[in-house]
Amino acid sequence: MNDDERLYLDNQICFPLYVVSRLTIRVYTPLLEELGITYPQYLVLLALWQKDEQLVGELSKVLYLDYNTLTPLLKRLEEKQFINRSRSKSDERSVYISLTDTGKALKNQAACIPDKIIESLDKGDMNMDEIVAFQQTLLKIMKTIG
Amino acid sequence: MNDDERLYLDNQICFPLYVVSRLTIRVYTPLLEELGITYPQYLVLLALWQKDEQLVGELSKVLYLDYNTLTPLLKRLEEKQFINRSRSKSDERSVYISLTDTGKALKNQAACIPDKIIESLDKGDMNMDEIVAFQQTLLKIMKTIG
DNA sequence: TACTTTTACATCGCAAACGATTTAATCGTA
DNA sequence: TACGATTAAATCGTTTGCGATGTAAAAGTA
Repeated sequence: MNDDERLYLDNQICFPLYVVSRLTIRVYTPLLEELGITYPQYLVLLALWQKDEQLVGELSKVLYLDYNTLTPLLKRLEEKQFINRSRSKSDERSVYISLTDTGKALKNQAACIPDKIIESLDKGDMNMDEIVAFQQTLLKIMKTIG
Repeated sequence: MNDDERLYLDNQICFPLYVVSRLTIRVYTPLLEELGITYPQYLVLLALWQKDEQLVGELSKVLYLDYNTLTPLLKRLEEKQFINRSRSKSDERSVYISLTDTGKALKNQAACIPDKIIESLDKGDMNMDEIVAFQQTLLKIMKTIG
């Protein structure tokens, strides 16, 4: 590959990564719309369904999102009555995020989403080995640069 | 995997995809800052360095970005004197995007970026086979849902 | 105890993304 | 030629993402 070809769009890894990430979110969006949430909001709820009562800082680490992104996002989830935000009493700097009953109940509605997503992606000729290898590589990169 | 585990963050493919995409952009950002551009602006320039004189609609297809994202982004690149925008005379609806001399010159400064990125990612134990397989899968998904 | 430093979170501003709608030019077709 | 449909691009409003900065509480330290 010469210097010119190295700058071709298709020869970047970052570019298809960026596109596929956005396209995947577009697959989720109509399903999440029925639940009244956005994709990043869904990720926060996934984290909370897995482990309720987390500090903003814990969510920040798990989701690789900074406070300046999380704080307004969490306020929106609070407005929609899916979560509660409350200052810790032992450390007034900390804020605990916990699910409301509505937020907990939403989990049942979300349970069908993974299947629907797999259906959408299943049209391509991806086999299970390829999917697993792909996910492994993603996790490896996450650990390398995360 | 039971219903509960299916909703774990780590068992989603979308999640590491979303994180890795953002983390990768963070690796590019300081390098692009030296050129005075953002990551999506860099992608537009990559497309133009590969083929100058493209319609907004062509860029839209190549980059998988809609007009509502591209139009303001292109205006910013125009303000920075990297591109020109001009209405087609044969079809007054169309807008041609072309590189200025400054925009063309920027390509030389950008030539070193791919190497620097590979350096940054090279810390992980990724071999060439894995990288190629990863990229192949990305392109396959792009074609499936794109 | 008085001080500096660190930590946890919030605020501000800008640049994407993108759904929904609008505008103006061109095309199809009767 | 008239006129409805299509097309290319732009505009508007909301939500992210993130760098830079601010703020208040807690921890460290002299």
